[in-house]
Amino acid sequence: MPELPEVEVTRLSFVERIENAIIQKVVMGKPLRWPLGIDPEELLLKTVITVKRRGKYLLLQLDQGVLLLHLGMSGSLRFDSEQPSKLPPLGPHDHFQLTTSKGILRLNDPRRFGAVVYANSLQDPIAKKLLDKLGVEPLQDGFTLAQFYAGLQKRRTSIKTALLAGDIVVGVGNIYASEALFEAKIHPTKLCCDVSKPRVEKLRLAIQKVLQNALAQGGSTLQNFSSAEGQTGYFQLQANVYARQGEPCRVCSTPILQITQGQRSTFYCSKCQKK
DNA sequence: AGATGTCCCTGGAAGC
DNA sequence: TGCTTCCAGGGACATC
Repeated sequence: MPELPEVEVTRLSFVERIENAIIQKVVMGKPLRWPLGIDPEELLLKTVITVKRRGKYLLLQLDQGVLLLHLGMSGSLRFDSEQPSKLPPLGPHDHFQLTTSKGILRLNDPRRFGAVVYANSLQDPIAKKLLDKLGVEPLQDGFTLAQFYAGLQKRRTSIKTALLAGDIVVGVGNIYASEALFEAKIHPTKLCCDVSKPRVEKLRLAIQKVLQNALAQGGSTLQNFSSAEGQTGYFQLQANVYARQGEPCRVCSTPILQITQGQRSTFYCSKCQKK
């Protein structure tokens, strides 16, 4: 499932190739998460200036307006510079396609948790509603110990749940939340406001390390697709705890445990990770 | 207002 | 083998 590293690698896979492309045709498939029915006419003849990312959203900045894309949990984007005639026909899970002067952008999403939303600008209420509540970017300078600690202090929920919520720090999904907590040796059910400042710092560094590793792996994945058609797939991360319930901890051999927090699975080592 | 629960969707795995 | 059931996940929304 695409978390921040996957989304960023997807962005890198086509941002340079799509810049200055003019939108010539828009095809909509089945409705996605928010059936807002973007008006295809609205996109025609607009130019893609660049592609940015905010949290797990990709933002296609147009010469007028912005297209927000979310990959949900099963979505993938592909930008093909090939001739349209050389592309496979649209499949049942291709829900959105932009034909441009520089290639074709397709969103494939079997489970349809993804989203395509058009906003006149980032000040548009629909864009603000989706983006304004998002927390700080974990791989940028703004992710400081001071603000991270302050954010956690304001809550009374488990540290795992707080990480997932995305309003303190973005981009840490269910996999990397478990992995980062293992890395920082923090028990997932510990109340976030009770984590000491030094341990919050460990967690901050762990989040960055885990995401950077995934990003580096994704980067190499990308390079292997030398034609760079953007089909990145998902990273085969060497998980320390995620989905390893019952298997020995790679550090101490204690069997990894699985619990449920907020209807999500959490994996941890009861010996390595302390309350 | 903050915390928690529910729901959306469908492929794949597990169970019978 | 072929059916049914369950599970995974991000995040909006409802409810406590």
